[in-house]
Parts: sequence; C-alpha cells; structure tokens
Amino acid sequence: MPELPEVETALRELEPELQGRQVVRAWVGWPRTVATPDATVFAATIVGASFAGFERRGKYMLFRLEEPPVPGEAADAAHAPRWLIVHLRMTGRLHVAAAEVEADPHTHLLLDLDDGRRLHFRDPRKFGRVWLTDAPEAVLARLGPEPDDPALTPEALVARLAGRRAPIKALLLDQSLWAGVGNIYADEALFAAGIDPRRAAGTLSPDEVARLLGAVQQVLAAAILRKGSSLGSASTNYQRPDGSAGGYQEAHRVFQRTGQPCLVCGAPIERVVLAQRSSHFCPHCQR
DNA sequence: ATAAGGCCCTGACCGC
DNA sequence: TGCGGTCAGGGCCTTA
Repeated sequence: MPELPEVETALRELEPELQGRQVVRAWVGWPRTVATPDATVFAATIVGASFAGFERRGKYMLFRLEEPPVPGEAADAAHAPRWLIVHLRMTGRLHVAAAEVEADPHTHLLLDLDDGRRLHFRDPRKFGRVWLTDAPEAVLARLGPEPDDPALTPEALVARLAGRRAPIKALLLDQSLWAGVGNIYADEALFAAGIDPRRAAGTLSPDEVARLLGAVQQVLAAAILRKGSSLGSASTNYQRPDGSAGGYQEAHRVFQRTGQPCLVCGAPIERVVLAQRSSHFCPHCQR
C-alpha cells in the first residue's frame, strides 16, 4: 500500500519519464477513477497538456501541467496552472510503457504521450482517484502538515493531541494531523518510539510525543532511502514505476510480524485491530 | 468537536 | 476442483 515513501519514490522515478511529455490521447476505462471533472471532460481536457512539474503532498502526487498556447492569445498570457492529481490509495500504480505494451485488465486510465509511450494507471481494487483541477488546494484542504515540516514542533503536536481519547495509532493515520503516514509506518514508528498503539493519544507525555514525532520522521526518511515497502501479492502490492520492489519491508520490525520474536527483546509480536486497521506491536518494548 | 462504523472494491486465502 | 465466505484497508461519509 503506497504511503508517503512509496508515493515519493514513484513520483521521483516517473519525473524523468514524463518531464516535458505531452498528452496526445486519453482513455478512461473506469469512470469512477476520475474524481473530477466528469470522466469524459477529463479525457477531453487533458489532451494537449504537457507534464511540467512534479510535487507530493501527503500521499497525493501532483503533476503540474502546461497547456498548449491558445490561438489568438498572447503567448505570455497568465493562466492558473492546471494540475493532474493522483492518489494511489491501496493498490494503484503508475508506470510508463511503450505503446505496443498491452494494458493490464486492471488498467483504468491511459494517457498516450507524444513520444509514442503511454502512462498507465492500474488499480485492481479501484480505490485510487485522479483529479484534473486549477485549484489543487481544494483537493488537499483536509491535509495536515508534512511530517518533516519545521512548523510541526513537539509542542505543537502535544497541543493537537491534548484531551484526545482515541488510540494514538488511530490518530497517526489521521491525515489532518499530519499527511502521509499509513498503516505500515504508523506501526513501525510506534515501535521505534516504544509506545503502545492502544494508548489514548492525550495520555502521552510531552517526551513521548517528541519521541514519536522523531520516530515518524526517521522511519519515513529511512523508507524513502530504501524506495518504500513492498508486501503482499505481486498483483496488488506496491511496485516502483519500473516494476521493481521497494526494500524497506526487510527493515520492518513489527508490521506483519505477528507471532514472530521481537528483534529487540524476543517477545512474540502481537496484533490487535484499532480504527479498523491491523496494528502490530511488541507488548514488552511498547508501553 | 470527537469517535466510531459503514462503504467502496477485488485478489488472496481458508474450510469444506 | 470448486465454491462460498472472509479479510485487507485509505479516505470519505454518516451517525451518535
């Protein structure tokens, strides 16, 4: 499942493939994949646009597009930039392939490029969404800061968690608290910080909150260095745009290690369900 | 305002 | 072998 490190990796690896490429044809196979505008309008509108910028916010990919010149209009006429926004959700993947490479049956969006290749959006579970918009801030409005935002200080986080009775694990997944943490890195960060995922968030001491913030930042950075985590079946797991796997799953210390010995103390890793999500933790190291 | 539960989807997996 | 049932899970929505 793509979280911040996977999205960052995929975006950086797509950039050299897409930079400057113009969309010459668009096909939408599953209209609900397009959140906005209407899928037909989406396909008609994106043709002619070129990929000009590559950014990430939380788990969202933002592709800044350059529009073709409008006849009769000054070449330097000011326009709000248009953005293609992509959220891979659970099983989405983006990759570029030669035109003659047949699309997988789970491909819901194809953008033909001016160099003869095609951008594929494949998503077996169909949770992924794309947007075409002049106002990306509206799509991203609910997101909290990036976890490495300097403004996100331990003190600010303590204030945000004060009085909250939900399990800290549930709040780690709340994209309005901070953007980009999903189930894998929430569990890994809680282990690194030595905090029980079931703890009511408001009961964490300032020292624990500071440790947790540092752990989230450290785990995400380490996962980016290893190009993300690839777990599960080959058809639905995370793969990089070139089809290769990430490597951070080899560094997981608790995620999907239920029953296996803790790498620090040897106690069996336990699994509980919090906020409808599996949570994996060491009952001895995480208090 | 916060918390909890349902919903969307389908591949994988389990038990018979 | 085949079949039905269950699970996973991000983000959004509804309900309490």
